[in-house]
Amino acid sequence: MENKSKPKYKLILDAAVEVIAENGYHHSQVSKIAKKAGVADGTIYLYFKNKEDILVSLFEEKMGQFVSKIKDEIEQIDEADQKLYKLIEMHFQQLSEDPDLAIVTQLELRQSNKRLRLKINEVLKGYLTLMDDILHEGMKDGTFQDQLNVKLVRQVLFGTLDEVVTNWVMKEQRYNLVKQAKEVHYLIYNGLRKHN
Amino acid sequence: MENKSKPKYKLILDAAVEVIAENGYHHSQVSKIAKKAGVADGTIYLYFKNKEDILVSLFEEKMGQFVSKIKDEIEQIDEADQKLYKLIEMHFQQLSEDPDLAIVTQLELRQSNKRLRLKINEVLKGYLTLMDDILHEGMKDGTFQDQLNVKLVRQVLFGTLDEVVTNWVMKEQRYNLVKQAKEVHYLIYNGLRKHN
Amino acid sequence: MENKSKPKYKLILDAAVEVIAENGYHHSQVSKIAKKAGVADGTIYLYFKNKEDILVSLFEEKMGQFVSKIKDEIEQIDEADQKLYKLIEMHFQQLSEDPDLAIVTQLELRQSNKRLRLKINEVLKGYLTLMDDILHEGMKDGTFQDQLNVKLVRQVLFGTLDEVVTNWVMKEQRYNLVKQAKEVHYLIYNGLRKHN
Amino acid sequence: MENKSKPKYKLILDAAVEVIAENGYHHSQVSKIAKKAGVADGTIYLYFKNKEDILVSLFEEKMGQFVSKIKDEIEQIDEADQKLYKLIEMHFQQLSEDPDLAIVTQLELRQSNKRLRLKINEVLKGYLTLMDDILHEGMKDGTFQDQLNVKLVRQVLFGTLDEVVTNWVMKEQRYNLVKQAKEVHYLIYNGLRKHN
DNA sequence: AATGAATGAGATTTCATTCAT
DNA sequence: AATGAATGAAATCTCATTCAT
Repeated sequence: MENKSKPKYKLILDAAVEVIAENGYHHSQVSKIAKKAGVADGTIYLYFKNKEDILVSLFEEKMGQFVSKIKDEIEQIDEADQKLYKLIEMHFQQLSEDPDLAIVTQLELRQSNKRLRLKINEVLKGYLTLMDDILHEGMKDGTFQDQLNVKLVRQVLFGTLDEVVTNWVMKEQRYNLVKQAKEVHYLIYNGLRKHN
Repeated sequence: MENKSKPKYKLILDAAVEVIAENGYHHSQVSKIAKKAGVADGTIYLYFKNKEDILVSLFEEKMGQFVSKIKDEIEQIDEADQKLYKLIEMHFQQLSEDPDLAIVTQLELRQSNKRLRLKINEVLKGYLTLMDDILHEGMKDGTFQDQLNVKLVRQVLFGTLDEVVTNWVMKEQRYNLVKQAKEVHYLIYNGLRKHN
Repeated sequence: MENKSKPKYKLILDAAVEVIAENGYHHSQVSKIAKKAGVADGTIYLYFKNKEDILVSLFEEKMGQFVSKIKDEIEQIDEADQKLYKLIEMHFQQLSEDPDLAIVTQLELRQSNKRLRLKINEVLKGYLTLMDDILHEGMKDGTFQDQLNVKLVRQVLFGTLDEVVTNWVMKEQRYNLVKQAKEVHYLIYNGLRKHN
Repeated sequence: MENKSKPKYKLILDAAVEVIAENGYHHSQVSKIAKKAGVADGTIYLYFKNKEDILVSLFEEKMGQFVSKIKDEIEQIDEADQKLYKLIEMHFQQLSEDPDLAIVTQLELRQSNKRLRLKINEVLKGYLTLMDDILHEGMKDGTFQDQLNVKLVRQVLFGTLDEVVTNWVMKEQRYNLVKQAKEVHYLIYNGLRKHN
């Protein structure tokens, strides 16, 4: 379970994801996380202010990577439409590849209190901005209609992705999520593109 | 606070919505709900099996009315596209009209544990079926493309509505939600209709 | 241990005195007090806001009785000097009669934090006022010198009583405390009376 | 903060007085003392057996100086009565001059547990013996009554001094403590001297 | 049907002390 | 001699639920 080479900070965060995915948010005691990470309970508090801080850090860390990976891929693409597709695909792909993280983000972290959820929203802003950028770009270059309500479209996009992933998690990840990217993209894109 | 004419069952459910909207899910103790309803703590357990049962019943009751009102309106409409519009509009309208309920369904009840959320999903099935019906009808009569993945489209639709309402609640209901129905319908409908 | 006739409030306070005297302030967990009182841990919190509140209430209750008993006796005495003697004697007597309470007030409660000690001082004010009254009376009627610094004399008197009782408690109450009343009174009285 | 010329032992004790006076007994963690002394936490344990040992040593060191200074002055005085006065005055004076130490001895160290307080009493014995000596001397040479209960008188004296200083500390040292020496001496002396 | 006093399980966090370097 | 990262034991309080009246 323990990994001598990793710094304790990482060890604890990884353990937290595992423990929360396995036991659910409300049955994930600090002592369980510590045990899984192979450290003493008190050690947790050398790296995190309190239990909530573990969760916020977890989300910041994982979501930061999540978004920056998508960003990296998208930068190499020219067309807004293709960027949109890539975003959808990678959103599904990354969560597919880390089922524990999917459970934590889609189900367990939502059970947290309002303050924690506000912090989580803060972290999500970077992702939403990325969506906005793609939309603006597509509006500018004529790929999308030029009078889109960006804020609203972003809600459509994010709401769709979130619901699709949540359904997949609730169905215990029994089907291939990534394969749905094409269809989802088609539906969204048709909503945005110009029509004759 | 108390209402002599109402049966205690209703009194307790209404009190629950108020208390949860006001104090948040995690600070809504059974004793608080009892007090607001004007009954003793123990009385709650004559009408509900346990605390979770209050929440499920609350959701069943309110969501049942929510869906049946939409159903009633939609039955009087012929075109699938117009039905879709009506559904979106009424979804927004009903939650606009009951801000406490909006807070409870969009924010507070999500903090509940997995088992409760599964039961809530059970209640939602009636609503999702209604969406399915509209989609099938539109596919049949040629309003929508005839090879839609209904399950997926329903996720797009529900995910979108849910996210748009949640955003409105999180922004403290400061703008007119119903006015967004038209734009949301336009985006979704464009995604579904036939294109030449 | 339990006493069905007594109200729970009293039961808990009495248990607290016993438990603290026996185990010391820092080893007197709420659960120990509850057990000794014959109630559940949670019941404590129906009668007291928190653990500190038990201690403050304990002191208020016991000290209130302590002072009012002394007051009652003193009211029936005419001479300031005899009042002083009675106060000293009863101070010693009452603590002699309740050795557990003596341990708690002289040793254990002093280990509490500053805030609790301030509240304790608040309760003590009634006692100090009683001392002041005796002094003023004696100054007026010529029993004592008429230019005493009352505030200071009160400190001499209280400091003396407190130290004498503490010594007795620390010596494990092995000698007769009440018998020292006469000598203590003699020393103090000589300090206060007029000299030719 | 650190003082290169002082041995670490002294550095740590001085830091302890400062930290306790500033933060109170219960918020004076070993790590805080170490930081203020400019040493590592572990270093503390090269000089002291444990936390309690810091406090006992602190008291021994400071109280040792306290008593020996009083002894030195008193030795140069002939009359028991004047010795008594000097003791009172210097008791007040020394604590006046070191407000941090006054806070620590009068308020903070009292919050310690019974065992530590027994050790503190051990240290105090030297002071009490000094008082006894003065009393015996005065009884012998006719300054004081010759049938005093020395043990008891010593409690009156110490209890008085202690209470007067504590009051001054609790009143945040806002008045001149040393000026009260004369009055206190007068009250005590009158209690002890022969009367015709 | 209604009451409400009583129950008791369960978890976060602190901090004195150690010991490998 | 000195460091400081790591340890792990230990206790308050909440609140859903019961049951005697």
